Amino acid sequence: MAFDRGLFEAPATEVAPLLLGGLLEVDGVLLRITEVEAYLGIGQDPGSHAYRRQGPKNSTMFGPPGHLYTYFTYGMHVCSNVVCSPQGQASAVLLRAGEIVDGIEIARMRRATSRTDADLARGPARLTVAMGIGLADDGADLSSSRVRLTLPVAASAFETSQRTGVSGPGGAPEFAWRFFLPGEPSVSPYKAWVPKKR
DNA sequence: CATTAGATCGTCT
DNA sequence: GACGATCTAATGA
Repeated sequence: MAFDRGLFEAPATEVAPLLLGGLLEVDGVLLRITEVEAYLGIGQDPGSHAYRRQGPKNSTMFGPPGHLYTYFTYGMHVCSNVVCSPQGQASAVLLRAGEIVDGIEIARMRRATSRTDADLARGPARLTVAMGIGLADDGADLSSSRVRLTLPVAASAFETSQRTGVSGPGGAPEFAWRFFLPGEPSVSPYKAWVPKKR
């Protein structure tokens, strides 16, 4: 299916399930998306990077839809998102997991610590490494850059849950914006957020 | 299988 | 100064 920019003009909560089963291609490595999470914009979503205001860290989220938003976190990891909603609304879909369907030798090299192929892109930071995506790809147009996204022709059957790893109110049941394909080995087990120990 | 600690740094308070 | 849309290795059952 052709890249339809209009599809990304909707809020992330609507776009997220459409991405399931979609394909992400970077330099010959192909990923089938199996798990995503939606994040909304200012004042709407306590778990979102765009909850408070636009800043250096989240400015790409406020840009045009259909572009890649990559961010650096925990002092060592990079995660990948697809920007949604009209420009300025700042919603995005976090790519949490997927199955490598082509270029798997390359992905294995990049994720040498991975013991099984299902672990290659199981988790947002792992997925980003396996695909060779970095902070330099932040803002890339997903229809014309080295990172390409194509959506499935038909929607897939999916399940939902609360979001993983989101601290505070953003992890509450009313923000059940994790979407995944049931029965996929690459989907990470749901982990409820727990307060740090003292 | 489950739980825990440590790594590591930009951003915000 | 604390914390985070995380991951890995180590330890114990």
